[in-house]
Amino acid sequence: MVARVGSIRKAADELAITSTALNRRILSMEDELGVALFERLPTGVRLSVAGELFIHHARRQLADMERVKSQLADLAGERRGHVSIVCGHAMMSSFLPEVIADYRQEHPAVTFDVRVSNRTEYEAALNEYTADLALVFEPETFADFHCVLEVTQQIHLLFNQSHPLAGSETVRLSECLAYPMALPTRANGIRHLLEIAARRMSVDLPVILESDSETLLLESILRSDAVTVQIPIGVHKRSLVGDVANSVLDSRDVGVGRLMLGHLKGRHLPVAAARFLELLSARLDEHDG
Amino acid sequence: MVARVGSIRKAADELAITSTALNRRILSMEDELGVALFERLPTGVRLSVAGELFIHHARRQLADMERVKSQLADLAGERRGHVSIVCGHAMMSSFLPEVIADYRQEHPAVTFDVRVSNRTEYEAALNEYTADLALVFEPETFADFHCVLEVTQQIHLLFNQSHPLAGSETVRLSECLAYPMALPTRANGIRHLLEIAARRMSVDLPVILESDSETLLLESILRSDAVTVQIPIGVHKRSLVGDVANSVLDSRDVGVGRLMLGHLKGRHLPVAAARFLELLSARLDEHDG
DNA sequence: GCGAGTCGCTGCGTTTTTTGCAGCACTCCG
DNA sequence: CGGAGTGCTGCAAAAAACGCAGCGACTCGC
Repeated sequence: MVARVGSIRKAADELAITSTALNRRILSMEDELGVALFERLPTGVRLSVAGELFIHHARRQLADMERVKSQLADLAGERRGHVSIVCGHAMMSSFLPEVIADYRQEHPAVTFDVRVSNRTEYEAALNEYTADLALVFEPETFADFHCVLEVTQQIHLLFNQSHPLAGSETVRLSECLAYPMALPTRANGIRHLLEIAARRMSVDLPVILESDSETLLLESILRSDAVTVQIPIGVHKRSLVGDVANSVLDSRDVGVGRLMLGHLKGRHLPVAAARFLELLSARLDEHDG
Repeated sequence: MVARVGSIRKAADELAITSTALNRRILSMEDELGVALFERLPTGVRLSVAGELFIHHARRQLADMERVKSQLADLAGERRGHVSIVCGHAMMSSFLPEVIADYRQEHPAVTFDVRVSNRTEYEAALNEYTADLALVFEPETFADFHCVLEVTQQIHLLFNQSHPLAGSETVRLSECLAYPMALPTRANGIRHLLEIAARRMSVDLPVILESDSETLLLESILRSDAVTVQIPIGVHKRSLVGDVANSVLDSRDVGVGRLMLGHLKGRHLPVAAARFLELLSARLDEHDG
């Protein structure tokens, strides 16, 4: 916490203890290790080289401890455990909630932590052991990422049911440029593919609304003639019979994207996470294409 | 400690605390993990399956902590650290003391822990993380052993300078069967090779003295016409100009043995141990043949 | 068969450790 | 130059760990 917020006092507030206690614990740690874990700046503290080394070790220790606890619980037949996942917005609408609900029906004692992230930042969560699994669309880099399953997803265009485009199964990119676009931010993988396509066609996307909230984008297209984009796995099943219509963007214009499921390279997953990964992988496999 | 001695009270004595404190700490651990780490027997306690799992994890954590401490000390330029080695008797006479002395001249703050073990038990020390490095002659098994360097050693025969065999450079095994033998125990690698040779020749070794003390064996041959065995690396340099003479046992009778240097498979060594391993490896390489 | 000796475990007073409060010296910023 | 921020340090209070005595259960030897 100190390393994150860069100040002992602020970190102490976060942790709901006094700065005295926290400061003393840091000092005693440094005394025991014989090295300064933090550099003291006038404005606060910053991790030293030794601190970086140590915090990585500490995070690994903690993750290992969780894994062993998980194994012990498994041994005791309690089927307890905790799974933390980082993934894009698209998985939140129906895919992930359903899989989690199904998994929890079999293992009610397993708890979940689901964090939204984008194609750039997901890897940090894995590296810091704050997430066991990652499910990301078109990840920017995957140096430390071990991919378990990769499915392809063609981008869909979403609009309200009274929209001029409604009814057409496939839409060319040039067609939808006539309508205002409500798009996710550039850190989003879908947006990324769209930008590439636009650059290749030397056109500008008529973005009138940019947000990292899927809900906002969806609600916006219901109230205007704007269009937004989504991958099939993120198209809510209810929306197909509800107020939102969708068409496939022609693959000649926009390339197919990869949705990747995996975890930190070399990571030994807790039992619960490993089991959930199996289920997730099986379910995801049905969504290919 | 409790796992080792099989009793909380005895372990508490060893650790110089009361059984109350130790018992409470075990109970709180079990409470936190939600699993019984020990099975309660009428005569004491024994590790449960969960306990086995946990103690392995704990030992690994401790070893990892040592490694990180070592890295931090290295970072601070102190060149501190600790190296623990397990090896056979033969290395104690001159080889290991010399290498350690040389190493400590460069890194005076590094401490050493050298344990004598045999070809059977050395692996347990590595597995329990009580030893970083192992230097063993003809190890019985090496399932979890990662060998860094292997040198061959022909077995030598040792006797006093007025012995009838004195002067001959090479001795056939049949020749020395005429003299009483003072040999190390069967757990010793040299003895092992000798037993194999004897079995192949269908002869019995005339063992009049068996001991795991090299000193006793050496002192015994000085006082009688008995002979003992040793590998070159274990022949003390001073003994060549002193009271002990030696000849090579003919390689047609007794096969050449392998002296192996290495550590636990998959183990990440502390800085000090890794550095010492380099030196050890270089020095050992000079003793091949 | 029956004490003697072990074992693990628990209530209670004591000791050790940790925490919190107030205050110091210092740096940055307007 | 003052106000707000930082990390750090005596001193008292709260919390955790510890040690003593004792309980019930069990094994072993006479």
